[in-house]
Amino acid sequence: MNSNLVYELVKKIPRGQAATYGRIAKALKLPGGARAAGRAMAACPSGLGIPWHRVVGAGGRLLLREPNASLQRKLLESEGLRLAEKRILEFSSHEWTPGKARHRAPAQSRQKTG
DNA sequence: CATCTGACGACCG
DNA sequence: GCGGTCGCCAGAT
Repeated sequence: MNSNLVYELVKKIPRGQAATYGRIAKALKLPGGARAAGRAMAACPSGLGIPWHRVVGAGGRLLLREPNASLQRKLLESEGLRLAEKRILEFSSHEWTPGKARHRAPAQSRQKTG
């Protein structure tokens, strides 16, 4: 069950950051690449505390469609991320990579009281 | 089995 | 920066 690995991985995504489908697929060596990760996310179960909203397309693009599209935006903004109309601003500064996730963020993540 | 579709990514104009 | 297209694989009809 590869999809299960995807859920475990996205759960490791820290708050205020986001990962891409391709990155996840590549990290888990999913066959089919980003598509496989997307397929797994589409079946993303609820109640397991999976921050699915922290998963976006390459370059921080928001690919989801309503109602999730709107929901993801709301959740991401709630985490302090700055969003454009259809993408994450300064994404490369918030782009999280599996394995590189270590004790601190590469850039200033938190901004004061939220 | 054939066909269409999809929470993707990279390339081209 | 935006839209169109091809490549990739799996699921649903």
